[in-house]
Amino acid sequence: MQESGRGLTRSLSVTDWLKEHIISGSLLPGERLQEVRLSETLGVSRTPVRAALQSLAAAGLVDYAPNRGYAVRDFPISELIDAYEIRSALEGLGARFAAERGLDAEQQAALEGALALGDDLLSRAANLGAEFFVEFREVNVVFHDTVLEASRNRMLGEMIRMSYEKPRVSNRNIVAVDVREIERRHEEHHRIYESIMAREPGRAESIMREHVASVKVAMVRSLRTKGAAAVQGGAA
Amino acid sequence: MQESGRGLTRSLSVTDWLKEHIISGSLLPGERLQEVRLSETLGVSRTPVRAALQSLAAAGLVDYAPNRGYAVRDFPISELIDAYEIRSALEGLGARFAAERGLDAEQQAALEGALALGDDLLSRAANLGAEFFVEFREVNVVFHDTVLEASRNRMLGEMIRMSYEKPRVSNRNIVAVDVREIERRHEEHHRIYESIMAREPGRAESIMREHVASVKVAMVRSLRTKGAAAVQGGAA
DNA sequence: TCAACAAACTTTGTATACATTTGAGCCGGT
DNA sequence: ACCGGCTCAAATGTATACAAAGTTTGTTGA
Repeated sequence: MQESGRGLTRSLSVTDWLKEHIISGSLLPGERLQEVRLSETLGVSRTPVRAALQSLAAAGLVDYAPNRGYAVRDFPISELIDAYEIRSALEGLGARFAAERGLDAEQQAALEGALALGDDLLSRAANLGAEFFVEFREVNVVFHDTVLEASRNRMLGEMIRMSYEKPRVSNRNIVAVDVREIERRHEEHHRIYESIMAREPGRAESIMREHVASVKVAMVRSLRTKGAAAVQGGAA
Repeated sequence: MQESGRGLTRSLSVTDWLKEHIISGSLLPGERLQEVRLSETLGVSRTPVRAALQSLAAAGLVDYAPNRGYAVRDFPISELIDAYEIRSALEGLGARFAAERGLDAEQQAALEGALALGDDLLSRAANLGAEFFVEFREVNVVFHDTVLEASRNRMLGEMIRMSYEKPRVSNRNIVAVDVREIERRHEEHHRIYESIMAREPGRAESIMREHVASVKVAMVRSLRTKGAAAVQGGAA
C-alpha cells in the first residue's frame, strides 16, 4: 500500500485500508489491531496508524479501551439485521425529505436514467449472464445515492453511510436471489420515483422503507442457507 | 483543565472539552481549531489535541480538510430540525425494538419509577418553581435512555447519541413552553410504556415518533420567537 | 502445589523534532 | 493596474524518542 495514497495523507490511506479489510472480512472480528504491527505491515510509522484507528473508533468500526488499544469490532448477525432495520428507517426518511423538497433537474435526470437503464437490463436479462448483476448493482447504487442526495440532509447521509460500513450491509453488496425478485424491486424503484415526483412524502417514505426492509429478509434468508456466501450484485 | 482527566487519557479529556464547548456554543461555527493554539490553551502537546480532533471529525462535530486542518462545523437551523426528524425516526425505532424484545425487570422498574416520579412532580407543579423543570428533565432523560437501552441495539444508541451531539438537540436541553405541554408529553410517556408492555411494536413506534416530533415543533417555535434562548428543562 | 508478589516485557500515551503542504505577501513583467 | 511566479512564514503530516500503563512470567514463601 506504499503508494496507494495518491494525493492524500497516509492517515487517510491507512483509514481506507483498514475500513476495506474490516468490511470485507479479511480482518476478523475481535482481532486486536496493534499499532506497531500494523505500521510495519503498511510501511508507515505509528502516527498515521493511530490517526486511522482513532477515526474508526469514533465511527464505530473498531472498539477502543484506554491503554488497551483497538480491536476489530464484532458484528453479531443480530446487529447486521438491526443495521438493515435502521437503514430502512433512514432511507425511508430520505425519500420523505426528497418528496417534500423536490428534485432538481440533475437529480431527476439521474433517477430517470437509472430507471430506464434498469428496465433495459431487465428486458435483456436472459441474454446477459453474471454481467447483468454487476450492471444492475450500479443502477441500484445510483438510484439510492441520488434519492439520498435529493433529501438534502447531510446528517442523514452520514448515518446511512455509517450503516453501510458494516460487513455485508451495503447497497453495493448484497442479495441477488433471482431475477424475479430484482424485477420486483426495480418496480418499487419506479413507484418510489413516482411518489417523489408527485410530492407525496408519506407514500415515498413507506414504499422506500418496505423496499429496504425486504432486502433485510432476503439477507437473513441467504445467511441462514449459505452462511456468508453473499452473491455480488443485487438490489436494495 | 489540567487535572480534569480523572482516570483517563489526555486525549479523551481534550475530546470532552471540545465537545462541550462546541455543543454549548462557546466555540463558534466555522471557527478554526488550530492544533498549537489549542494545545497551548489546554496545556498539553499537539498529540492529544490531534487525537481529539480526528475523533470529532469522524463523529461529524468538526469539519476536516487534508493539510488544511479542522474547524467547528456549522449547524444551520435547518440541520437542527433535520436532526430532530432523524431522532424522532430513530427513537421511534428504539421503542419498536423495545416492544418487540420486552423489558427486563430492571428496565421495567426504571420506567415505572420515572413515570411515577413524573406524575408526582406534575401534581405538585404549582408549588415547585424552577426546580420543577430541573427535576422533570431528569425524569425525561431516564425515560428515554431506558427505552433506548431496552431496544438492545448498540448502533441505534450510537446514532441517537450522534444526533444529541449537536447544539440545542438533546433530551437534556430543550423546550419548556408551559406546564400543560409537559403534562401532555408525560401522558405520552405513559402511553409509550403501555404499548411496550403490551408488546405492540407498531404502536410504540408511532407514539414515540410523534412524541419526539412534537418537540421539534416546539423547538422551531422557540427559535423563531426568542432566537436561541432555550429554557433549561422540559420534555422530549 | 498454589498464591502472591515483583521484575521484565509489551503496548499504548505523550511530547517533540523534522518534513511537507498551503497561502500570503512581494516582486517584476506586461 | 493586473497577472504570474517566487519566497517565506505558518500550519498540518509524519517519524521517533521517551513515559506510563498493562500484561506476562518467574520466583518465593507457605
